[in-house]
Amino acid sequence: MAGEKQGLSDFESQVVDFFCDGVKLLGLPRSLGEIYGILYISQEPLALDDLVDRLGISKGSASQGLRMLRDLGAVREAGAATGRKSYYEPDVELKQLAGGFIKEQVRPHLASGDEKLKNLKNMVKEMPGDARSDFYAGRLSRLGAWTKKARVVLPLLQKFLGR
Amino acid sequence: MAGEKQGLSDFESQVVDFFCDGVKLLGLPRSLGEIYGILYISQEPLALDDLVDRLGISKGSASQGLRMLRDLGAVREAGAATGRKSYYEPDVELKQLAGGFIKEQVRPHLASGDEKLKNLKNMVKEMPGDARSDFYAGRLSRLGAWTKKARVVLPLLQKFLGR
DNA sequence: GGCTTAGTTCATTTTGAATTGAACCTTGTT
DNA sequence: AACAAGGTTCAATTCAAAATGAACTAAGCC
Repeated sequence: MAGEKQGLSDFESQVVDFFCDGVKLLGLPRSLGEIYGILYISQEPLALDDLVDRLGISKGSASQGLRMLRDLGAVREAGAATGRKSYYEPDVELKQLAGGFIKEQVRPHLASGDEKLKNLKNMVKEMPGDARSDFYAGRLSRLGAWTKKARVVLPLLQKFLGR
Repeated sequence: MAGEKQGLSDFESQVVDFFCDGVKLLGLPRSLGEIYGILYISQEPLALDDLVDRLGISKGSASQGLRMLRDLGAVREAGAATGRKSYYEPDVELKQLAGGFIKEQVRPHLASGDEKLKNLKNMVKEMPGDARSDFYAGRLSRLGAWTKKARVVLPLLQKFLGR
């Protein structure tokens, strides 16, 4: 009988479930939702061991998930260290969460997309200038407009979420 | 030697690749990126068989992918039917694409999230009214604010993308 | 120094989503 | 009606992403 959310009340496990859905929508691993969820609904910061015990996940998973959440800025070390053990608490500001996600997940994709697009445009320049290459050029320039729009919208979005 | 993008020029397969990255970011299956990509860069509409031949994917995959893209409003049947075979072309308006994605993928998630949240709030109402339940109520009401913001932002986003 | 506890890393395993392919409809053609 | 071509469905398979867990490093403590 492998442990699965043994340490969670019905209420808590439903909260965790809520966040699991949320991270799935964002394309992030389930464990991030579990970890953030349990931190979100805890009155006190939790240590890595607590996550392992209460969620029934492996130490490796907890460590990696916690790291990812810190990178995203969704979780931070809490207060003064009591001994050498670290305790973690969630950042509950939507603005920060969205900002971290955009910075870590969205922008890198956008950047590599731009790179590829630049490449494609160069390939078209090398082609003989006929109807076909004109068509290609048109489609690529439309793609460029898309990514440009994304660039403009993201800061606006962040600003809006901060209100 | 199983066929893989046999029918694609270097240029075309890089375009397809671009869209594969794109759909990955949105958490959609790779095949959608392949299919949309090849349609996007084709001067003429393509039939299901063309997708199978050029992308080297199975008929089943092509059929399912095409269906999903139609549901998303990213692809439509082109012109008058020549015989009984259908040909498909991409919708290239960012506004439409984003709208379809939001309607089909985002809103359902939001709706089920609201359902769950309502449930959780009821659970808290049943609890004895102490400091703990107050804490829970606070956290849940913050979640409510998040989803409300999402609700407000999505239409704004669509409007912006349509400009 | 030797011991213990906290945390990380990474090769292997698991699991869940995507793809396949064969059977099955449907519609048109002779 | 028999056949063919286009398309769909779904059980079985494949594959990539995530979780595991054992080995490892780092940091106190005696």
